[in-house]
Amino acid sequence: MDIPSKYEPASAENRWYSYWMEKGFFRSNPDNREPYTIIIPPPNVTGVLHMGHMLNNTTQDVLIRRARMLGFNACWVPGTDHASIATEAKVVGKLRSEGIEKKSLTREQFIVHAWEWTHKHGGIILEQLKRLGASCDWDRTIFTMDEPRYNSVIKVFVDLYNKGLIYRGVRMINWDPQALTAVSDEEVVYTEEKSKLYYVRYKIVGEEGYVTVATTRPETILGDTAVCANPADERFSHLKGKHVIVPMVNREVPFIFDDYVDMEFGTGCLKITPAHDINDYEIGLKYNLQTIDIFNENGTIAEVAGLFVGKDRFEARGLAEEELRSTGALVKVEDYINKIGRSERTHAIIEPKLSLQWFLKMQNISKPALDAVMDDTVRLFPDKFRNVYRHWMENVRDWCISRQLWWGQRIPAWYYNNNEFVVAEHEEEALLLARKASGNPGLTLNDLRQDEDVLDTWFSSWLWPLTCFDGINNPDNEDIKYYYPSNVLVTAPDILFFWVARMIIAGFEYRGREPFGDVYLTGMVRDKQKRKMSKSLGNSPDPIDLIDKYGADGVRVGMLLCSPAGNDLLYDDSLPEQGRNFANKIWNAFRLVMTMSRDEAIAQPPASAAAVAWMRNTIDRTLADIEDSFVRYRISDALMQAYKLFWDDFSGWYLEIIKPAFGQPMDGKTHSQTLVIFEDLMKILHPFMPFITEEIWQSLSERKEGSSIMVERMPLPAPFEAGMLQRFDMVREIVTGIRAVRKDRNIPARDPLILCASPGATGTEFDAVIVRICNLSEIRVVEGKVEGAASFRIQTHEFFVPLTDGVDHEEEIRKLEEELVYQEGFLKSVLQKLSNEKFVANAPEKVITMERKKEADARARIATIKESLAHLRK
RNA sequence: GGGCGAUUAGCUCAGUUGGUUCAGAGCGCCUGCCUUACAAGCAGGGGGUCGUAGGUUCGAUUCCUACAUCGCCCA
Repeated sequence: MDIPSKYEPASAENRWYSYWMEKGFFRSNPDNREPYTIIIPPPNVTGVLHMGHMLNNTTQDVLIRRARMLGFNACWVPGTDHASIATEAKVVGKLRSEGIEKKSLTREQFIVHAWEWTHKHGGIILEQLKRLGASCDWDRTIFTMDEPRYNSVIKVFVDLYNKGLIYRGVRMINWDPQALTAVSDEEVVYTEEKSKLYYVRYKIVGEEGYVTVATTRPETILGDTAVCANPADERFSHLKGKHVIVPMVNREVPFIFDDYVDMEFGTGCLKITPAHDINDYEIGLKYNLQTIDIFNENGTIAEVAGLFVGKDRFEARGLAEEELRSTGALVKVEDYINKIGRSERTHAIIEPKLSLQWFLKMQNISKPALDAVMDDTVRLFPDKFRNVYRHWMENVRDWCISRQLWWGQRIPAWYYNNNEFVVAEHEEEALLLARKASGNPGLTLNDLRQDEDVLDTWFSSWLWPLTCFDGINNPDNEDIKYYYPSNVLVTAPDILFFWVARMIIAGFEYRGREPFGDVYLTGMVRDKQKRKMSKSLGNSPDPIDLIDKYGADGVRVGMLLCSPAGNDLLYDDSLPEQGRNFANKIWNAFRLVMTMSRDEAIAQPPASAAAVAWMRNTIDRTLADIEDSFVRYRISDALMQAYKLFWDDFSGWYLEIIKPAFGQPMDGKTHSQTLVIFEDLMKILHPFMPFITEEIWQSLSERKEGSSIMVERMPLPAPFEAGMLQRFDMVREIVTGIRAVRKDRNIPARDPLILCASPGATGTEFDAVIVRICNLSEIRVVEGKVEGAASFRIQTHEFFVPLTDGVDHEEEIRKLEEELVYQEGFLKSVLQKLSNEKFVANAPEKVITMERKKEADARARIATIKESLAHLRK
């Protein structure tokens, strides 16, 4: 058989992925097996695959492939998210580049463009996931805006409205003047920016003198309806009941007092602009102040402001400064650093704005979701997020669910008469309701006007675990009954609240139970300097390039190896490189096993028999470790355990032991047993490295048409003989000792040596292994010292390797003295403990016994070393 | 400003009820090897007073307190 010495992933990956698809191995339908379900966190249709997706989806694929091999009916549902704001921004941008303004289009025309865009770009990520090996049930692919999902969202909106949980209200919202939409708190990014603090004086009515206020936004003075100080602030107590004149507009407003004002900040005197600051708004409500909204939706100054009408808000700031200076109202300007909120999407500075929006009451509906995490019905991994989750859920605020966009589920509210409205799933139904509500049976569809806004994207994705099985429209269908709740959600911690928590809420509201049992939170992929991977920084590699370079298996291993749950992963090319190297290691082990000639007539050598037994035990023990790691979602640990099992145990020790001498064939029994072991190792590695393991598994023996490792059974942990593993650990140390002797003296591996061992040190089934690995002619059990021999000690045993040229006595003595110093130091520390009465009195029996054994062993070792020294010095 | 979490080898991280020769892993680094599966490899090696200062204890990387530094969330 001719096998290249380097593994070439590309052809194998294409071949096997097509094969899996063709055979329908990814498909899942309800049957009598136990289900294991994962719902994909839907990537945005605007996106292309990035490193975060790679990590996230590799993790999901590992879990789903493992579950499939464990005999579960594994179902991984893929899909995409319509991402209102991002997609609408993309489509607007694309249209603009073609010379088309959104304003010139009707809603219907715009939606056609958005769908076109979605059809063109929306599937890109899912196609890319196939390169990664993702074993999603592609026949189940869904989209948050497809018909069943759209209808589900509308149905839920109507239902929640009828339950009294959705209301319409004036609220201070985050307004993006560029995108012309409200954005959620989560979509506003606050950073410290340089700005200025303006000190402006307001004339006091009815007396000489002024009060000075400090503000970062002098243009909002146009909307001032009060000036406020802290009631405890004596500097202003004389102003009780007075009024002041707002500069520029010369409006007379009251001087009021409220605890909210920080006496230390600025002048201790605050201007109140209820329309443009959340705190001012609250104060406005409290003192019944007038609210003057001086901005248009696009951030320009409105008519009502009276000055600078039509100017942009930042231009107006400059104009206001000028105006204030020229009228003498500006006292001074200081440099100042404050936190500015910007839209995550458009980067425009967010304007707090009073607006009529739709809200979902969160207080009661979220209660079961809080309890579910607190009582471990839903388990978070790592569990440090439980605290964060609780804090958020206990302070949950109403959810603003409307967005001033066109791309999304349109709010199913219809207005009639003077802004009275009804909420219904369909226009026809709305008409009936409106007729009834208005008492006017003459109303027609023409009298109804549907709300222009759409729903927040999260208002569709919070239903994802339900709608992916059409559980809202058809709550009793077979799929939802079988697959819900899913087993695990794999996502990033930054969307714990506005997605994960809300899904749990919806799950309880519409299914009476949690949408998933476990939530595995992956870290965030960053670059080596700990910067978030981002397009603008250009620090994110293209995952597809990486797959081309290192192979999908290599990239998967690279992503997983260094990503403990919840911790950020600092990406570096060395990670997939390590994965690729591992794939190559596997490949070459495969090459060795397959190119070996085999002779049925040869009896199995004792070393090989022992190695097979040891390897089987090692596999069984590692399987238990891996199982434990998976149970705790320590996936990088599980991979590392499998990695070491293959590389260190199997390749480093097992294969070296059973490998026949050059040119010699292998006995049939060992070869067969090795193939079985190899097959088990491939299965263990398959969830991590699906392609190479399939490629090799298919060649290890004749396979039936239509078979695949991905639907084979995973080896299960079995009882193992711990004693044998310990005996082999001793063997490893002996081998290392002999290798050191060879190395120190430059003795080539081809020259046979003799090993002399103290009684009890050898004499196990592994003697033959030592002979084989170290090229010994003999193992001799000796009492006492051996002349002209190098020596080393393991535990309480002493070993000698007689050397034809004798030994350098001085050098031996030096080494022994070094060991003696260490051992005596160790003994001293043990004795210190044992001579401490309190230790002996208080420490548990087990610990004391251990210490006594340490003492005895140390004494024995010291005696041995001293004897050797005496012997050498003779 | 409020809350949560962290600090262990050059880097990224384990360390499971405080006690085995317990200070570990991977990568990187250093040394020696083109040994007939694999140089994408093999054999070895160095490297940390476990953030600082106290406290509890016979015993602290582990528990407590304060401080320092960093990160995340919320306002």
